[in-house]
Amino acid sequence: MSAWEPLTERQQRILACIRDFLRERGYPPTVRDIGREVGISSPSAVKYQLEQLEQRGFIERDPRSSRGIRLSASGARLLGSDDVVSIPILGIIAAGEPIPVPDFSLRDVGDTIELTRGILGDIRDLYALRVQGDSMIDALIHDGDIVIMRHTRQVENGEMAAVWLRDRGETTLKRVYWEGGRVRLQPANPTMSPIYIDDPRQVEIQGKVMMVIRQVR
Amino acid sequence: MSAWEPLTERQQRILACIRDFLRERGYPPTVRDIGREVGISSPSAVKYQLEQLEQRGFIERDPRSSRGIRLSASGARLLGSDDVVSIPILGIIAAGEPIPVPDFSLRDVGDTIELTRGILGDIRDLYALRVQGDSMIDALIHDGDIVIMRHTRQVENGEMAAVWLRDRGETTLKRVYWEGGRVRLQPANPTMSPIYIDDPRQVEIQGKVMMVIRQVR
DNA sequence: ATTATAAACGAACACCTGTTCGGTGTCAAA
DNA sequence: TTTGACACCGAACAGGTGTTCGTTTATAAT
Repeated sequence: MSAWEPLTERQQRILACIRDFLRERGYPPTVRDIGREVGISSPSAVKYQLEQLEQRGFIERDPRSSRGIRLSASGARLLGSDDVVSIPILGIIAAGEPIPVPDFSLRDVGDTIELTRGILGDIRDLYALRVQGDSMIDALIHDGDIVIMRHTRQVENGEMAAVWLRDRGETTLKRVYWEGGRVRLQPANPTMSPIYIDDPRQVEIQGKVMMVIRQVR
Repeated sequence: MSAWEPLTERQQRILACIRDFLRERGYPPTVRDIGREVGISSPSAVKYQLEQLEQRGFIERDPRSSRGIRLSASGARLLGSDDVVSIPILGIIAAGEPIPVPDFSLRDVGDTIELTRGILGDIRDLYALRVQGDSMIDALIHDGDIVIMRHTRQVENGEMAAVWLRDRGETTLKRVYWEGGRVRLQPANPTMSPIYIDDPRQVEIQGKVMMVIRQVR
C-alpha cells in the first residue's frame, strides 16, 4: 500500500480515535484503547496499522514509549486538528518609525501570541507587531491590531510589505510593484490611489505582511 | 499550602516541564521523566508534587493511567499554553443581505476555523463569516477577511455589531450607540462620520463583532 | 485449485509506569 | 528540646504497555 492510496476505513477510524482521545483526555490512547474503540482484539494488529499510518506520514511514534504516538502535521491537517505556534511580539509598528529587527537566535522571548498553525501556513521567520496610531488606515489596519510579519528584505511583485521610506522617515504597509526604474505602492483600501517612488533606493523592505488580527473591544 | 499561596520554584518548573514535553513529544511526561528534568530522584516525590498541583487546580490526573496528566484550563492559561477551539464558518457577510442565523444545536458542522482560546476569550456562541465584497471598507474590513461573531440580539452602547438596516436592506458593521429615541452607528474608520437612524425599529442587531482575521495574499 | 498478500488473531514476554510504604532531613514554632 | 509540616528518599510491588512470534483468515490474481 503506497502513500498515495486512500486510507482504509479502519485507518481513518484509528486516526479519528487518536484525535478524539487526545482532545478528551489530553494524552494519546494505548494500543489496547485503540483496539477497543475500532474493534480490533489483538494489540499486535493495532501495531500493524499504526506502522502503516506512520509509514504514510500521518502519525509519528516513539518506540517502546507508553502512549508514544503523536499526530504529524499532515495527520493533524487531515483531521482538522490544529497545533499551536507561539509567535513573538517584538514591539510596535507606527508610521513614524522603522519596525523592530527580529533576532531569531534569541531563545528567551518576552511577549508572545499563540496561534494555530492552520491559519498561519508556513511559520518560518514569523513575528508579531502591535499597531499604534491611526496612520495605517489606508491599509485597513486599525490602532491596536496585531500584524503578523515574515522577516525578509525582499518581496515579489504584488506582495504586501512593511516599507520604510527613507526620505520621508515613514513606515507604510502596501503592496509593492517594481515597475522599471520606479516603485508603485498600492494601498489595501481599493478606493485609494497608489503612490509612486521614483528612486528605488528610498524603498526599504522591512518584512512581508502575512496576517492581521483585530480583537474588537 | 492553600490554593492562594504562590507556587514554589519547583512546582513552576514541573508545570513548565509538562508544557514543554507536551509540545515537543505530543504526549505528557512520566513521573520519572519529570523527576529527571527537575532534579527529583524519587518517583514518589514527583507524585507528591503532582498531587499538590492537582489540588490547586493547575493539572488534572487520571489515576493508574500511564502519562495520565493534563494541564487544566487555568494551568494552561498560567503557562501561556493555549488550546484550540473550532469555530464554525456559517457563510458570508455582504452588504446587501442579512447574515446567516446560527443554529448551535446542530452537531454536524461543515467548514470550521481553528483558533486558540487565548485570542478569543469567552468562546460562547461564536461563529465565523467570510467577508464578500468591498462594501465594509468603512469598518476597515476587506474582501476575504474572516469575521468572528457572537450570536446576540442586543449589544451594549459602543459595542460593534452586525446591523441589518431594514428599510435599506443592508448589513453594516458599526459601533452602536442608543441615544434617546434614535441610534448612532459609528464606523471603525475614525476619519468617517457616523450615521443616525431615527426609527430604532429599522435597526436589527444580528450579532456582535468579536474579531477580524485577515490572511494576506 | 494454488499462491501471495494484507490484516487480523492470540499467547507470552520484557519492561515501563504509577503507586505504596516506610523512612529521612529541614525548618519554624512552641 | 520537641513537635509538626513539608519535601524529599528508596525499595518494592502491581499492573499497564509495547513488542515479538507464530498462526489464521480473507481476498485477489493466476
